[in-house]
Amino acid sequence: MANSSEQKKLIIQVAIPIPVNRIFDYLAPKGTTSISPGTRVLVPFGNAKKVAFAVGIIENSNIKNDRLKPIIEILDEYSLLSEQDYQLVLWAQHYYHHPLGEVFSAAFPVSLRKGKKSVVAQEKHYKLSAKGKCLNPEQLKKTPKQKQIFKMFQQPVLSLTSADLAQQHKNWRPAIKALLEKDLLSIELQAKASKKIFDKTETALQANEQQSKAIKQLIARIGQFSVCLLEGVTGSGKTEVYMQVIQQVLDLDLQVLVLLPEITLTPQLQDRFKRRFSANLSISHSKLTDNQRHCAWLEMQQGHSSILLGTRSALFTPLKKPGLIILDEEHDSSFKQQKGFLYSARDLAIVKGKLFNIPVILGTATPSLESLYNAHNKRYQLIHLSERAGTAVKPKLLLFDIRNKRLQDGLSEPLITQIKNTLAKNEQVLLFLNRRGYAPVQICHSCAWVARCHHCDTSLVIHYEEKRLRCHHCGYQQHLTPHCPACKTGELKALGLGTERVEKSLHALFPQQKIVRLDRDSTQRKGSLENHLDQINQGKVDIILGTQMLAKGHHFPNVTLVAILDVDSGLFSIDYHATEKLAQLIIQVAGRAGRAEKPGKVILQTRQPDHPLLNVLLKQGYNSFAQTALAERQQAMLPPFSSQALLRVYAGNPADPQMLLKKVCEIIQNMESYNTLVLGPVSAPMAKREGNYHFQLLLQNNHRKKLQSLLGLLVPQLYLLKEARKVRWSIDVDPVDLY
DNA sequence: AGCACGCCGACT
DNA sequence: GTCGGCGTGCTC
Repeated sequence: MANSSEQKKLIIQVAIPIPVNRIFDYLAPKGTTSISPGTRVLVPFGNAKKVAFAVGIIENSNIKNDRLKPIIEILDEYSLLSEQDYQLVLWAQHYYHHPLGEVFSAAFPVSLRKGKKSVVAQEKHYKLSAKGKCLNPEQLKKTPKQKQIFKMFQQPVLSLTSADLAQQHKNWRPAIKALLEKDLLSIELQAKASKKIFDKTETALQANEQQSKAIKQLIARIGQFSVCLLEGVTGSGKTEVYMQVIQQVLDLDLQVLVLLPEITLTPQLQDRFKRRFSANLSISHSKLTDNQRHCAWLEMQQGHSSILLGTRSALFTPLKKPGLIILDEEHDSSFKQQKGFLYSARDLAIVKGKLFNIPVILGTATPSLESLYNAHNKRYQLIHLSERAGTAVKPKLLLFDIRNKRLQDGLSEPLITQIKNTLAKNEQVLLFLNRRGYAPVQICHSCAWVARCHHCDTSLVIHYEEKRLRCHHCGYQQHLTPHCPACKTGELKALGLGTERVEKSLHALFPQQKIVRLDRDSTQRKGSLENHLDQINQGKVDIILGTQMLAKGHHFPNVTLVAILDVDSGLFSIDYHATEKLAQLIIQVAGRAGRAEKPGKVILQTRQPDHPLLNVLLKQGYNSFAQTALAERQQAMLPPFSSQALLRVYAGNPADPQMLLKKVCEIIQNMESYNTLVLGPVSAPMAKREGNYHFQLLLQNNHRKKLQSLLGLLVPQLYLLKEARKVRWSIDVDPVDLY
């Protein structure tokens, strides 16, 4: 224990948001005796100032005294993160092997990363009662219980090296746990919750029998950690189930975190929540301003708001009174961050639930194979909602064999007939093609020259509307030329199919009908997508054509025919996730049809009508498909039966990534590898991208912990390799796509 | 990630 | 002769 009269100089260890796997020591300001973990501090770093995060306090540093710089300012009176929030950050750093400072960064909104003070800004953009509008420093004070917890952190920890950090946090944990157990929170919650169920079943429920059963089961879990996989077919009223459970949690004066994939965060859902709950609602997603996200974060952290509706990054938002986490559309791959700190918000939501001892609900119509596997292993409880609410009926799925069939720009005769019939009934048609532009390839009819991107291993896509050739990977574009640049005489032809081409063809086939194309190109202008969606829902549109941006979240009540023009691309991929994603897409898309009491039809055009997975999906449904796919994964010992990590490397010179990966292979061979399979090095499926050459090494182990042990030894070494200095590299734990 | 230091090509 | 190219290495 430090003697305060000694005036011993203390050193604060901080994590700085830079891609370096190290912790830096700084002199604590005079009079500092303690600091709570996660506290933001402003430090001089090189010749810049950086906002860093305190992770420890020690008496002696390994760094020579004259090289230690003093902290400029301690930005937070107390850490804005609770002990559990802090544990979540540490857990994520440890599991994803990403630099700690950058993991901290992900946990804070941009404003706070930049050093802004933690006061809710005046400007408000959504409903909030007067009490939460503006805070003075008095209101920042903590509750007595929180003070007690923070006091505990604030004991200075002596002779702590960065390597000892994890141990330090382990030591805190039992103390925190004991404190939490001392109050009878859980028991109280249980009692209140069961009383509520009783009250609710007395009162008339709109919910059907299945929904009420699910609601009861979920409410019974309030107050302790558990994971429920709520498998509800589209239209089964999942949202109603969520809302009733949320209401119970709010009645207990606890907060709810609702995570959604980016695309589902439509104003409609916000409105539904706002209308339903009198409690304050905060919203956080990437289309909001930094200040809006800053407010949302602090409203939850300070307990002025009770519900947070947000996307992936909202996962880290501290909750003052955590009660429940709901993650909707859990199968959606947008919960996995694809650049920088590669975390899965779905997996971290479960860790968060465990740390806070609160229930987690994973909802979806098409569970991911991992979640289904966990449900089978009884790690998650499976709750089924198989009935469609109301009188809506299930859509029919049909395969159209297009082998040797004449296609008019991707449309087979039988499909055109179906479209005509649907339009004749005054109902809407929805067509999917997951490729924008007019055609993916421009080829010379006489010399077979193909327009290729100079920076990427891909052909340029024809965009006739813009009179341009464009690369969809690096953004390179050039004007269309009338003649072949290679032979100077040849006529240039469009090869393959894009949405622009299909749209043109549809206009020719159905000149009287209103056709709307929705893809990234046609919805560039702000609000354009919303405009189109409004038009569709007002019945002003007959045929909707789009990429898979339409597959999620949008409800088209008058659509009774859905067609996926080309399902085959999903069946040929070398990535084993592709069939799972395709099956989910098909079922999700089917959910767009047949609402509002009109039977829907889903047509899949394929050249592989005998594909076993496709047939199981169509004849026996998603669950049978998932069982079959899981059996295949087990045979091959692929995830979720094993664990993977992908080391991606790229550089302008292809020799550099190859050299690094060769070195990494050597290192693994010479260390305890715990029987880890090393697959590669191989060039990435598209080796050249934006002028860089991509290579990768896949590591696989049947035991997650063993793979983690290997990574724990390997990743720190990667930072030190001279071969790593010439390249960009990243480690992707549980990769969702192998590109 | 920034940013400075450091040795080799075309220019006021 | 110098301005500046980005290779290399460091930041407490």
